[in-house]
Amino acid sequence: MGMDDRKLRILQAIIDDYILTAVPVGSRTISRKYETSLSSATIRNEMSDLEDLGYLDQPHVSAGRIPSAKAYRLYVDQLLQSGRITADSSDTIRTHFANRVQQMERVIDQAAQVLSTLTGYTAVVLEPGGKQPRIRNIQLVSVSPGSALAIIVTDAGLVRDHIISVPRNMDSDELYTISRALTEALSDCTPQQACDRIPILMARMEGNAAVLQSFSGLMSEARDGDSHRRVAVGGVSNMLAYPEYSDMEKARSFLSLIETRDKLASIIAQKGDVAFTVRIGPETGVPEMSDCSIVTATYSTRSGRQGTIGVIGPTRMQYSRVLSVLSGMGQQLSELFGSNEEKQ
Amino acid sequence: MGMDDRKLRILQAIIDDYILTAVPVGSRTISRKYETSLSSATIRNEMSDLEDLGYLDQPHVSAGRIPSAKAYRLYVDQLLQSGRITADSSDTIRTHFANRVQQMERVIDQAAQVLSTLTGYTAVVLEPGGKQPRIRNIQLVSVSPGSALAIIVTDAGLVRDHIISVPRNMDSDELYTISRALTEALSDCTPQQACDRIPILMARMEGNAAVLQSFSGLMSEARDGDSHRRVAVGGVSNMLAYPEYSDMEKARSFLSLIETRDKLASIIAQKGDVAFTVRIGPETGVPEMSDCSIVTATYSTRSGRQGTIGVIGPTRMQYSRVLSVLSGMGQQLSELFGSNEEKQ
DNA sequence: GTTAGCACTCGTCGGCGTTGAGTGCTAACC
DNA sequence: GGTTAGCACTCAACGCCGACGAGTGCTAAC
Repeated sequence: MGMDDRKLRILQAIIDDYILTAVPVGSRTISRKYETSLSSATIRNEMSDLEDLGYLDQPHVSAGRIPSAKAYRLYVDQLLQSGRITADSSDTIRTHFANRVQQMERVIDQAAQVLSTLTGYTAVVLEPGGKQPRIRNIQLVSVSPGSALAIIVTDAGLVRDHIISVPRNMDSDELYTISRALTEALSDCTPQQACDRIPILMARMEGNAAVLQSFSGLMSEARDGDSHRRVAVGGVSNMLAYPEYSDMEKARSFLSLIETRDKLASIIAQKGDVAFTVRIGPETGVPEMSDCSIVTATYSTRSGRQGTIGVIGPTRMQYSRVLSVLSGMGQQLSELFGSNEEKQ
Repeated sequence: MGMDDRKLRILQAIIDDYILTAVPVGSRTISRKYETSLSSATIRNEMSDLEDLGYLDQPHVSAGRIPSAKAYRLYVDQLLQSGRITADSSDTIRTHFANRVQQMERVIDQAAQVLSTLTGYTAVVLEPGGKQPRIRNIQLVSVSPGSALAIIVTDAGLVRDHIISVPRNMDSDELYTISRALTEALSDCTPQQACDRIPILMARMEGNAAVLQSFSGLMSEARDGDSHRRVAVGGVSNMLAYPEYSDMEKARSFLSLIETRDKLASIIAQKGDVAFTVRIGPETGVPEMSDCSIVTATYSTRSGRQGTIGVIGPTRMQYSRVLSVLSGMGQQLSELFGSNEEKQ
C-alpha cells in the first residue's frame, strides 16, 4: 500500500481544510468540497489507509481525522520543493522600512510587528549575531565625577554602552586620550581577543590601570553575553485567538516561554545556511511548543552576520503564506542592513 | 446610617477574604473566620447596609458579596494614610542589582522581572524621562564608506545611536573633528535647542553641510520621539493564572494592550510628585483594564529625571504587598541611578 | 441591638436522553 | 478490483432536569 497520487490529493485537501477550520475533517466534507468525483465511502477507505501510514490521527472514533505532524512535514517539504513560495512584496513590508533612517533596535521591533500582523501569528525577530562582533571604536565619555560611559561600536554598527567607574579626578581630555589608545589597540578585536590583550595594555598604560580594570570586566561580560542577542516579539495576543489555546494552562506556559527571552532566542536562533527552517510540533524540541510550529528564515548584513526572523503558530499554520511573508521580510531586512553598511 | 467602626472592620474582612479567594464572600464566612463574636445574621444586616452605601456588589441574589471599586478605594486610602507600608527590602531586590555594573536597558528589564515574580502580577518599568534630555557628547564613528554611526550621550547616561549618511570620501579623522565641533556647539542643549542651532552651525562649517543635514534630521526625530521612552514588561503570563482572566476575550484584549508599548507607556506614566498612584478598575480610564488595578511609584535619578515602576493586577490585588514591594524597588532604583551619576 | 429560624433564590454539578457527525464493514455494482 | 450505497455503531456535544448547597432577607424572640 503506497502513496499514490490520489491519496496525496486527499491528504492535501484534509490539511487545507483543517488549517482553515481547526475542526477534524470527515470523509463527507472532502467528497463534497474537494474530490467531488469520489463518494464519501471511497474517501473513507483512503483515509483509513492514510491513517495506517501515519499521516492522519483520529481524536476519537466518531470524529473526523486531523493531520499528523508527519503529514505537515510532507506538506511543507512539497511546498518547499515546488518552489512555489514567492517572496511576499506587498507594500506593508516595503513602506515600513522605506526612507527612514532607523535605529537597529527599532527596525527589529517593527519587523516583528509587521510580521505578526501580516501572518496573524506570533513573530520573533532576532538581531544579527553569530560571528563574534569586532570592535571598531571605543569611546569613554564622562557622565559624572567618578564614572564614565564606555561606548563600544562594533562592525555591525551595534552599540554597547556601560557605565564604568574611573578615578574621580579624571577629566574628559584624559578620557579621550584613553579612548584613542584603546581604539587603536583593540580595533578589529573580538571581545575575547580584547580580554587577552588588556593585561598587556595595562603594563603599557600603567597610570590608567583602574580604568582598564573596569573595562576588562565589561569586555569579559560582552564575550560571555553573546547569547543576549536582542530579540523582538510581536503579536503574542494573536495566539490566544486560536482554539488550540482555549486551554488556559497551555496558553500560560506558552506565554511564559515567550517571556523568557533568552530561551526564546536560543529556540529561534537558526543554525546552518538554509533559507528556511520549518519545525513542526514535536520537532521543535520544546515541550511547551509541542503543538506549535516554528518557521524561521534568515537575513544577513553586509558583514556576513546573520539574524533570524521567525513565526510561531499552531501546527495547522498557513505555511505557504508564512513562508512567503518571511521570505519577503528577509529580503527587505537584508537590503536594509546591507545598504546601511555600504550606501552611496 | 453612617460608617461606624464595625462596618469598617467587616468591610475590611470581606476585602481581605475576597483578595485571597476571588470568590464572593458570604456572611457566614465572615462570622466564622473574622468577626467570631458576631453571628452571621448580624453580619448579614451590616452587609446589607454596606451594599446600600455602595461598598459591596452582589453578583446575584444567592451569592456572597464582592467589594466594589469604591470599597477598594477606601481600603487603599486607609492603607496609604496608616503609613503601614514599609519598603520591602528583601534580598531579592537588593541582590539583583548589587555590585554589577549595568546597562540601563538591562536594569529596567530586570526590575520588571523582579517586580513581577515578587508580586505575582504583571510589572511595567518605564525608563526615566520627562525632562528633555541634554546632550553631553556627540560622536560620529565611521562604519562603512558613506555611512557613520552617530552616538549621542545624554545627561542621564542614555545613548541614542543612529546611522547617518556622510560623504563617501570622509575619513575617521574628519569625522572626529566634526564630532568635536558638534559636541562643543551643542553640549548641554536639548534636542529642540540643537535643532534651532544647527542652521547657524551650517553656516560656520559649510564644508560639512551634508553631515549636518543628516544630523539635524536625527535631532528632530529625537525631539519628537520623547514619548518613545523604553518600557520593560515582566510577568505577563502571571495574569492568565487569575480566574478573572479565564475569559479568553478579556485576556486577549489585555495582552494586546500590553503589547502596544506606546499606549502602555502613556497609561503607566505617572504625572505629579506623589509617591504612589493607585488606580482601581474604572479609575484607570482604560476600558481594557476596567477590572484591573494599576499601582505605580516613581524613582528618580540624580539629575531629577523621573521613571515609573508599576504593577498591573486584578482589582482584588494584594495592595499592601504590592505597595511595599514597589516602594522597595523604587528606593533601590533611585539609589542605583543616583549613584551612577555621582559615584565616589 | 443581636440572634435563631425559616422560607426562598439561584448558580453549580452530575446524570440522562437526544442528536448528529463520522466511522467501519459488508454487499452489490460497474 | 476499484467504487459505492447502506447500515449499524460510536461518541462528543447539547440541552434538560433535579438535587444540592451556599447565601440572602425577613421575622420573631431574646
